[in-house]
Amino acid sequence: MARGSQTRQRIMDVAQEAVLDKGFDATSIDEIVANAEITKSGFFYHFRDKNALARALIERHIEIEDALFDDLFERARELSDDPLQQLLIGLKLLAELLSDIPGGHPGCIVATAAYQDRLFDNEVREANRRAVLGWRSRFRDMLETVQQTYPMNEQVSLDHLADMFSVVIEGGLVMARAVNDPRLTEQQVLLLRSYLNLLFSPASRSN
Amino acid sequence: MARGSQTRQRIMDVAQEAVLDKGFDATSIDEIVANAEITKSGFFYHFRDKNALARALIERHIEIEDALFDDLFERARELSDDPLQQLLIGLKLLAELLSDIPGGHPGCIVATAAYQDRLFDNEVREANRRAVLGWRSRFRDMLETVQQTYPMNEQVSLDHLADMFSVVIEGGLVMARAVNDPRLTEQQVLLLRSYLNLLFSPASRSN
DNA sequence: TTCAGAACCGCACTGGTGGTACAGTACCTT
DNA sequence: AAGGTACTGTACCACCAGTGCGGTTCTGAA
Repeated sequence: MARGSQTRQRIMDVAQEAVLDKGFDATSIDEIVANAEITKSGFFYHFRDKNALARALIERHIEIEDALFDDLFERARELSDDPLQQLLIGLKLLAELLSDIPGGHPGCIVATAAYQDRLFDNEVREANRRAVLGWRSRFRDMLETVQQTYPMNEQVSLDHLADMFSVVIEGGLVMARAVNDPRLTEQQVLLLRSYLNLLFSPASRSN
Repeated sequence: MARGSQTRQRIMDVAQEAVLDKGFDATSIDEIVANAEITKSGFFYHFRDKNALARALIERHIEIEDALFDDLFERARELSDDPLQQLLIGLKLLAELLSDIPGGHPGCIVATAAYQDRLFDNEVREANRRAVLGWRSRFRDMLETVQQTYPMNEQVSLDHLADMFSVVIEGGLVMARAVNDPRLTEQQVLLLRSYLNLLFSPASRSN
């Protein structure tokens, strides 16, 4: 890796840690600069302003999260051939992953961005929007496959249902913070799993 | 109303509008002061610092929201004697209410507070926590009543299920912001309704 | 070996913002 | 008339995002 992008990477690492810990606006550039062992001029050489940093962080975060989901449902596919079981196993794996994070939930940058709308520029909000829509189509695809084998017990929109994955994860992270209970998100993901099970399972059965 | 608390109220009104529109930290005291037609000294007479304002806003918001929930489920009780139907009707009314808000979602102060942890002091976070726990016990009570008549089709924790109300609402508001679709929250509340229906209904039926 | 350009450093400065300090004043009640 | 409540006015401080710009170091291609 070139010298330049190494520094850029280091700035982002330092920034991400601080942002997840205490929020974007509570993280000063001076602080990032100090921890990344660089000067303010150096920072502004790599990022036009704080918005550019936010955008870079969000985009990187999305890539990592996408790769994580890919991995997770790939493993689920290895464990079962049934599309519904794949989905249920994937959610179980996700719940485990959320509980395994040491020191609790790191929080989600997407939510941070969404709730500080005016603090960010259009590009940041667009990156955020793209990420969320990406998740929607990802989960929608999986749900469609499930539906082909298992008719729904109650008619609901697949798009809305796909959004529910994000809603439960994001909402779970927010609430986990609010009550200071890192396990809350995991529990909520399992409830979503329970819903999907009831929605698609032919007979009412517990597992 | 005394002259003092009138001014205090006006400050909070002006602040709330700005905060819901663009976030807490993006709202400057100078701006509030200008719109409330008061001086900076006047502001700091009523609020020790910006944290005190945040706390007051959250506490007032919680009261309003609690009253709103009381009202909503009171109406639901008038419409049906069956505890499950009361819950389902209440959620339907909530969804309608969320879609009726002109100009889309106002956003939720609780989430804002949760995601800017370090920006606020302990008192603010405590107020936030109390609010969320209040909702938990509110919905938990309702779910317990339902469970006495309708055994669950799948065993899940009532506490977690109670939290899911808040999770779906908060998560819905976050996602609605992220994709700029005000109807998203409403749709998600209806999905929660669908889940509860499947979870408690004796036979699988649509309604 | 040279040399252009990328990747920084150093430093001074601006404007906005949260917050303090404190003296003075209008108003209202007793 | 007195005293508290509810402010106003002014001056000030520290911190932070961001700008400007000249200077320096490193690196790879010619």
